[in-house]
Amino acid sequence: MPERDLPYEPGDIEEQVQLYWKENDSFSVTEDPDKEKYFCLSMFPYPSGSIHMGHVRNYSIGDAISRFHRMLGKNVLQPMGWDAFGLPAENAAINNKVQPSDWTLENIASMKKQLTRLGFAYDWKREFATSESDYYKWEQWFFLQILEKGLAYQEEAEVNWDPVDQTVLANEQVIDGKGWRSGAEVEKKRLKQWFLKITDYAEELLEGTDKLDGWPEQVKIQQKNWIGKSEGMNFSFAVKDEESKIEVFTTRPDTIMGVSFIAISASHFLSLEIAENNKEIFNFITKQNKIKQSEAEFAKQEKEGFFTGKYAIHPFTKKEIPIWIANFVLSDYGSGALMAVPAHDQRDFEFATKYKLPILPVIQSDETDSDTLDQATVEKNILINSDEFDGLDFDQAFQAIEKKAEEMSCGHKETNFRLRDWGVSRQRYWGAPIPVLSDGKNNFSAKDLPVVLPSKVEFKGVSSPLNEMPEFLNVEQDGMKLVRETDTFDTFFESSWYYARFASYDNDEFMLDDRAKYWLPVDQYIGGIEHAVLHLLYSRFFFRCMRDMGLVEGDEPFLNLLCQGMVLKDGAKMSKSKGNTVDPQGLIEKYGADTVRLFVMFAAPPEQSLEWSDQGVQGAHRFINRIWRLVNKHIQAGIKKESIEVTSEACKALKSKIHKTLVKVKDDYLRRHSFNTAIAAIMELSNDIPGDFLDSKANPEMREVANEAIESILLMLNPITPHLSQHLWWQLYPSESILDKPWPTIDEKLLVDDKVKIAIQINGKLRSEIEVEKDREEESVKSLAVTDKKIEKYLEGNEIKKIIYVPGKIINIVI
RNA sequence: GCCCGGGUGGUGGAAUUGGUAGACACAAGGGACUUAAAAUCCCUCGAAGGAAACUUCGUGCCGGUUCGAGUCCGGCCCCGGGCACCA
Repeated sequence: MPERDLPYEPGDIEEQVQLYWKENDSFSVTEDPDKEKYFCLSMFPYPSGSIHMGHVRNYSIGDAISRFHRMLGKNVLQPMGWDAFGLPAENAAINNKVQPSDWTLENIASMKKQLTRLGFAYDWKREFATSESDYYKWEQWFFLQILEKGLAYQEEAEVNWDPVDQTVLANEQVIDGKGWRSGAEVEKKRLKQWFLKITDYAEELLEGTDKLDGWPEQVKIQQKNWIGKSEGMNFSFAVKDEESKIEVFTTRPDTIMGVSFIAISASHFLSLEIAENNKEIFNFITKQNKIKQSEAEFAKQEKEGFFTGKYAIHPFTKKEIPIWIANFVLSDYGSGALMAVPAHDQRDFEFATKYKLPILPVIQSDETDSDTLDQATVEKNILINSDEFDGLDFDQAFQAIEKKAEEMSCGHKETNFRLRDWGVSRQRYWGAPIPVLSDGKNNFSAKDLPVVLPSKVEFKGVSSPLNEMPEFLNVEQDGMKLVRETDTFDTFFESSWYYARFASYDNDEFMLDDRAKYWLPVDQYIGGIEHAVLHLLYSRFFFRCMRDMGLVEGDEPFLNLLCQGMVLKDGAKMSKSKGNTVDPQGLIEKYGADTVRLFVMFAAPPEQSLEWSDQGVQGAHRFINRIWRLVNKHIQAGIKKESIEVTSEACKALKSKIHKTLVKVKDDYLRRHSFNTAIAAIMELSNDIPGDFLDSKANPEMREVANEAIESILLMLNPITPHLSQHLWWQLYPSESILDKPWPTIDEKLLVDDKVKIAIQINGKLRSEIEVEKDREEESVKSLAVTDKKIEKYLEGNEIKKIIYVPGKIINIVI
C-alpha cells in the first residue's frame, strides 16, 4: 500500500506523470495493421511566443478526443507542429532587430514547453515547423508538379501599395485606407502574380461538400456559398451605333423583358473608353478604382452611378436601354456588367429609384403597380408583361427564352462560379520561395537549383531577400540568362498539406509515402470557425491535387470537423488589443494543468463561445479536490477485490447509476462532443456515492460497488484530467498505466429500471406524478392516473375528452 | 446590405427525436465545525401570492400549428461572427 499523500499537490503529481509518459514514450505511434487507426488533429498554431486560452481550449478538446479513442482500443495519432511562416516574424524582426528565423525558433521552444506542461498526448517525434527547408522544399517540389500539369499560371493582379514605404501591404496593414507604418494613402498597384487553378476543381469541391457528413452544417454552407455556383444565362447586348457588345450574366433570365438599364462596373472596358473623353466620368471611375475595398465596405456604400450617354439594344425588343456605370457592380464576377431589372432585384431597385429609371414589373406578385412599389419582388412566379412569354413559370420561361436567344444568337445558358483562382504570390521575406526561373517571357521550373532561402542573406525589412542578391538572382541554364522569382508563397500553402506530412515526417526522399495512405484522412479535425472557408477549402483542393498525383487516397482530407467557439472575457473576445487576456501559464502554476483543462471543457459546449470565469476555475479545482479525497477515503477503507452478488437496494441503485453514467459519458465523448454534460454526469455520479460506502465498516457488497464507482470515475475523467486519473489509478493499481485501459463494459440489464415515473398532465399542465412498473399495460396506467388523488379533484364535474399516453413518460388528460 | 449562429434564473449552462423547464456548477444567503480564519459539510436559492398545502405566471417580442412548444412554422427586436451587392 503506497503512502497516502494528502493534500492534492498538482505540480508534483503532474510532473511525475509527465515524466512517466516521457520515459515510456507513451504517445509515440507507428502504423499497426491490426488496430483501427485514428488520426486526431488540432489546427497547428502560429508560433507567436506564448499560448493563449484559445489554444488551451482547442488542444484540450483534441486531447480529450484522442485519449478517449485510445481507450476504445484504436491506434491514435495526435501530432503537433508549427505554422511558422508569416508576417509577425517580420514585424518582430523590424521592431526588435532580430532575425525572423531566430525569433520563430525561440517562440517555438517556449510554446512547446507550455504545451508539454499541459500534458497533451502528442507524438513529438513527428514535430516540424513549416519554415524548415526540410518541410517547404516539398511544397516547392509539389508546386513544380502543379506547374507542369498546367494548374499554375501568372497573371497581373491588384495589390495594396504603400508609396512611401515602397512596399506591398497585407489587408490588415491597411487601416482606413492608409499604410499602418507610413500613414500614406494606399494605392492599387498591378503586379504579375502566381495563381493556382482551384476553379478547375470548383464543381468537384462543391459536390464533395454534400458528402461531408461529419462537418458542421454552417461550415458546409459557407463553403458552398464561397464556391457559389449559379446557373443562368449569358445575354449579349449590342451597343447602339457601335461595334462593341456588352455581355451580361443573369440567374433570372425570366426577367429579360423587365430590363430597364444596363449597369457596368468602373473598370469595364466601356467605362475606361468613355472616361477618355469625359472628365466627370474619369473622376468617378478613378475614385472607384483607387483603393481595394472589402466586400462589406463595397456593400455598405451609397449607390452611385453615372449615365454613359450610350444605349444598349435589347436583344428581343430592340428597344434602347441606357447604359450606366454603377458602383454596385463587381468587376471580377461574370463580365463586370449586368442587366438591371429594378422590379425584381433590390439593388437594381434602389439604383433605379435614386436615378429615376423605369421600373417594369414582369413577374406576377400581389403588388404590380410600379408607382406604389417600395421594394423589389424577388420571388419567382408567373411571367407578365412579357409578350409571348406571358403565363409561363420560371422553368418554362427559362427554356423558352433560352431557345429564342439561341435562335437569335444573342444568349446562351451558362453556369458561373463565384470562386476565383487562388493567388499564392506574396512579396515577403518570411515565406517559402516560389521556385521558378524566367527569361522575361517564359517561366521555367527551378528544378536543378537550390530553392531554399539563402542563409547568408540578412533580413532588412524589405520584401524578398533575393531582390538584393543579384549574384543569386541571376542564373544561367543551358546558355540562357534567367532570373529567379523573388515572391514567396502565401502561408496558406504550408497549411494546406501539413496534415499529410505528419505521416511521412522523416522521409528525405519523398514528399509523402505509403504511411500517408495509412493515416489519412484525418478522422477528427479541431479548430477555430474563422478557418471555415479559406484554410479548409484550400486543404480540400490540395488533397485532390495530391490524390491526382497518387500521393494520397480518397477525396477529402478531414472526415469529421469540430469548430470550437471563441474564448470571451466580459463579453468580448480575448485579445491583446482589448487588454482582456488571461494568461494560461499563471493558472497552470496555481491550479495545475488538470484544473485548467477541466474548466475549459466544463464551462461551455465546444462549439459555443466560452465566457471566462476565475470563480469557475476555482470550482473546477474544488471538484478535483473532491475526487482526490473520495479516492483517498476509499483506499483508506481498504480495497478487497471480490466478485460479490449485489443484493441490497442501495447497492443496486448505485450500480445502475454507474452504468447509466458510463453510457451517457461515452455517448457525449463519442457522438455528441458534449464534454460539459459528460463532466456534469461524472459529478452527479460522484455525488451519488453514499458516504457510508467508503467507510471501512461497510459490508463487502458496498465496498465492491464503491470500488466500481471509483474506477469508473477515474476512467471517465481520464481524457480530461489525465494526470489526476493516472496518479489515483496508481494508488489502486501501482505501476499500471491508465492510458490503454478500455472503457468499462456496460451491463445492459442495469440500464433499465423496473419502475418508471409517469408525469400526469391535465390539458398539458403538470398536476401529478405516479410510479408504475415499466411494462404495465396502457389501460391500467390510465386508470391509475384518473384515480390519482390530486387528479381526481380536477376531473370532478368535467368530462374526459381524450387521454394521451406516451409510454414510460407522460399522460395527458384532456378535459 | 447579405449570409450564418445565438437570446433560458443573479452567472456559466442543461433539457439528445415535440413530452415533467432550470440538470451540473458558480455566486449569494443561512447554519455546523473552529479560539478564529481558511478548507470542509448541511440547508435555501426563477418571479408573484400564501402561514402552509398550493396557485398563477415564466425560455427576447407578437402570432400560429399541436392533447402538449425552449424545441416546429410566420413576422419582428436585440447580440455575436463572417462576407462575396454574385446579378
